[in-house]
Amino acid sequence: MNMQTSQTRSRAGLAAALRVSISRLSRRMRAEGGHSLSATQIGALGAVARHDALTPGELAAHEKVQPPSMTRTIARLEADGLLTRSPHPTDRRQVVLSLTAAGDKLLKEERRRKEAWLAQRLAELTPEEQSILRQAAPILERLSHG
Amino acid sequence: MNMQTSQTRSRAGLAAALRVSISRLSRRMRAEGGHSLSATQIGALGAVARHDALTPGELAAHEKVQPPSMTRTIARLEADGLLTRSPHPTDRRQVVLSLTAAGDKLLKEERRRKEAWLAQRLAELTPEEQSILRQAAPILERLSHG
DNA sequence: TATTGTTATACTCTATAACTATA
DNA sequence: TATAGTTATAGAGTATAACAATA
Repeated sequence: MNMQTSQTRSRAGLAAALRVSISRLSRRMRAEGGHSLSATQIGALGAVARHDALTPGELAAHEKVQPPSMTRTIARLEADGLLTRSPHPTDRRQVVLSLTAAGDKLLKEERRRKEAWLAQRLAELTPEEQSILRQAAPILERLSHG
Repeated sequence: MNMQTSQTRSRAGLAAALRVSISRLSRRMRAEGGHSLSATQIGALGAVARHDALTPGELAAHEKVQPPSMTRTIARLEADGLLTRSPHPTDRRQVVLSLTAAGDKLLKEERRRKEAWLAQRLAELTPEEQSILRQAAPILERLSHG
């Protein structure tokens, strides 16, 4: 068997193993986040946090939902005091969204819980295993971006 | 600074980095799966595939939904010809679920797409990076299980 | 009586189509 | 006319409560 075939087979096996672990870890972390908001709401709030001063249309495009769906999500988050709608400086059709202090705090708490859960699991690994994951982390980061 | 403090800080940083990459990879893989079924339907079908001859109650418990919700999901999957409901051998109250050939094929196709996407990303890494991920894979597997 | 599964009903999230205000 | 956002309405997925069949 030639080298290319061997590499390809190995890579498919690696992909299969990583797919299962990544999916399961993601599911478990989601379960640890605390359930004050739905995944939809957390997603929208997180996008506003990352790109401040988004319009509803931009947010809908970013979250890959239609504008009317985002209208409802925004209405709920605004009613809960987690984000604010303010007039666009130059275009009176548009609206600008920003996080409130409460929204910011809630997002940070959500992240904190997930990371605390993961950190606890990491603490149960040997130093060698932790070292391997430290090497792997930037690679996974690149993999997730590209 | 003592060693313990350094390790702890390092671990929190590692947890933060892994949380972001894992969440993003999971989201991207999900988007690659092909959208013939919803996440709910894929989840239920996958559980039946992993533990054949499940009852609706067991499946609902496994997927962490209430029995009436699973009744609807099962009805849809049965109507689509992806699983079958047959009488329980000894308890006439119960029902036994099994995958059809079409359900099995659909699940395998879904997995194949996600893994093909991931394998393609892996192919863009250097051999050294791939080697690190091969070492990391069993650790992530354990992390996701515990 | 207790358990398994289903039906009835309501709430959330999603969509498409139609509408309002503004450019 | 075109664009940004909202309102109207409908379909899928979830839940709780009530029910039927069986143990």
